[in-house]
Amino acid sequence: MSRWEPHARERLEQAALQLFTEQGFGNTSVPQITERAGLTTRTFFRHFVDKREVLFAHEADFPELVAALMTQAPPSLSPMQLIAHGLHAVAALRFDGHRDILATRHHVIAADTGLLEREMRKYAALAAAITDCLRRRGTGDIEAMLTADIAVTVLRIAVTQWLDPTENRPLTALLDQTLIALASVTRAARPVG
Amino acid sequence: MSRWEPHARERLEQAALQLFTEQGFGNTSVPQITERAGLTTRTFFRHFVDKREVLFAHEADFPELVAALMTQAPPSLSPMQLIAHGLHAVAALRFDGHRDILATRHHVIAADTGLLEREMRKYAALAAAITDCLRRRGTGDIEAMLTADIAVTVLRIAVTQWLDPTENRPLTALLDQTLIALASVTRAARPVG
DNA sequence: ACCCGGATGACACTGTCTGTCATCACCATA
DNA sequence: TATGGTGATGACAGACAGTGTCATCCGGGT
Repeated sequence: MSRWEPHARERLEQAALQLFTEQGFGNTSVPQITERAGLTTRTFFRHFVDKREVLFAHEADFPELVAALMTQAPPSLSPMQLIAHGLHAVAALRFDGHRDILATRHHVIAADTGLLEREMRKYAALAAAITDCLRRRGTGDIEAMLTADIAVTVLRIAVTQWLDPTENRPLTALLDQTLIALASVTRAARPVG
Repeated sequence: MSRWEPHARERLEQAALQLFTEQGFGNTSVPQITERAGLTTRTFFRHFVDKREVLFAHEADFPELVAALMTQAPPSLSPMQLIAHGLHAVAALRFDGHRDILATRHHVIAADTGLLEREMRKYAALAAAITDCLRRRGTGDIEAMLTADIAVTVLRIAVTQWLDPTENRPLTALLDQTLIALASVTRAARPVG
């Protein structure tokens, strides 16, 4: 329920993304963003805890979404089967159809180390949610953490490829390709004898 | 070659870690640190690009170290065998014998989201170095990235356990345990049929 | 005795983020 | 229509992070 001009938050997000692409994240100040959005600096920090967060607001519910998907999956699936299914579900729900905007965003993030750090934190939060769900299904602690981290890594690698301008395959295909590579690489995983 | 009182950098690191443990990272200002070290604020930022970076300076050469270890390893090892060997080597060179200081540092980092972000960036840099070495050995792009990320994840999980006050096993044993869990979890990795 | 280079001090300045209070719009109710 | 409550916004002051710039100091070499 916004007052004055509606959609203050969305206006801030749009203005920020525009300015970041035009002149870079580091060269854009919060006053610049709020001026373009017709708001004040103080209001920006009421909507986003910091300047970086404006680029990640749209995926704030990712962990909850993943938790919901994993909870309603059949309990017979092994951890790796579960995450393979989950990755395809997430791809369909949140990536397919948004390649352009995601590529723009990805480009902005890749150009700033601070934004890369924040992105890693988001991935870590996602891994934590997956770990939690796996534990609730009875998976052991270490196995749950490993599986969750691997799931996030697979997603990250596949999405990065998917956003490459020279890449035309659908995200689903790239996820499968990455999962196959994972299987081949981990075949010889053994402690040092 | 330092002037005035020697070891300015080390004094700053010590003062920072002390203050962070006493009152937390967020409640400690850079002027506080430099006052305890007998230096000025400006000098702090000549030694560390960031307030956060003062906690990570001691491991700045980690990527180079890992690269050196991987380069001199026998070329016959598979990627996963290579990282298993590398993890044990790093454990012996940089972790064994420093559990107390590392636990203190770990505690400080775990209490601040900004420091956690920075730690993730350090892990990402390590993974990038490993990826690079693997590629140079002929490993495919995706396999190299996957293996590198998994190596870092295994290290992180094992170290976190190792720093638990109730844990008494050596890091080597915890690394092996994690690698065994990895083998069991990834046994069923397959794309969705 | 002189000079040179690197490290430090001093100072000003921009930008991020926070605390606080006043103000305004919308809504419910009388 | 009037009135009061609720929540978002504006306005302002301020702490702190981080940077640019110039002066100063130290040690070493000639």
